[in-house]
Amino acid sequence: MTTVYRALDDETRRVLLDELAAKDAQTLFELCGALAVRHGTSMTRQAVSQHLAVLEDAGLVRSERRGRTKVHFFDPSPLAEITRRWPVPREDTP
Amino acid sequence: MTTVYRALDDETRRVLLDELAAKDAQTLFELCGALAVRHGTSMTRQAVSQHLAVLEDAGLVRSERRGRTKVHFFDPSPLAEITRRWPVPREDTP
DNA sequence: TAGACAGGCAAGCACTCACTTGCCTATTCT
DNA sequence: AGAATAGGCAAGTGAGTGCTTGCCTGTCTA
Repeated sequence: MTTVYRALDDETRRVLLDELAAKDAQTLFELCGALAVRHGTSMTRQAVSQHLAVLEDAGLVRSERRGRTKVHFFDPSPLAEITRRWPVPREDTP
Repeated sequence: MTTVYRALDDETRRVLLDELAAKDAQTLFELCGALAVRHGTSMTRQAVSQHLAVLEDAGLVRSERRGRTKVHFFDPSPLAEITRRWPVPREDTP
């Protein structure tokens, strides 16, 4: 079982979460394109697939097969463990 | 510069944060003892020192020399970046 | 049905990380 | 001053991680 902390310890995975948080239900190829176009990250399809597998194992991403594609969803609920373990002080919002 | 995410990706470092969150201003030897006694973690003093250095580099721990000792403080403010980047849904608190 | 399309499996490589070992510096106490 | 205490620096090692390459499975379309 992969922990949330380990899943977050990679910039590519964090960007993947950003992408899914901005637009849900994206496929592997769509996410590859988003990484290449919007973040200049040139990476193999398999690399992105492995990153998604880590995120899914940590519970941060859920997936669903649709025909020959596979759509991904961002699930932020595991992040609650972090704030529960170390309550973050409220930032001054001026 | 070490990121907060990498600093959190280690159980020993997370336990160190727990210890400092429970009791501030602890020295290296005190933290070594706490790890050994309360968590069964048998580890070299240098290992703990390196973990504290990572936490300090990430801004999660601040330190202060006092004579020949060095006391450590927990600073949770860098954790705010996580919740700012991915707002966590409020958990149901029954 | 043949081919294109979306994705998965597995081995291999380079690099990083956690931890240890050995030695050194600075401060306190007798 | 000399010994003990608290900590730091640096090199070395073993395991884990990110990424690639090559091949295979399942699904839609011409």
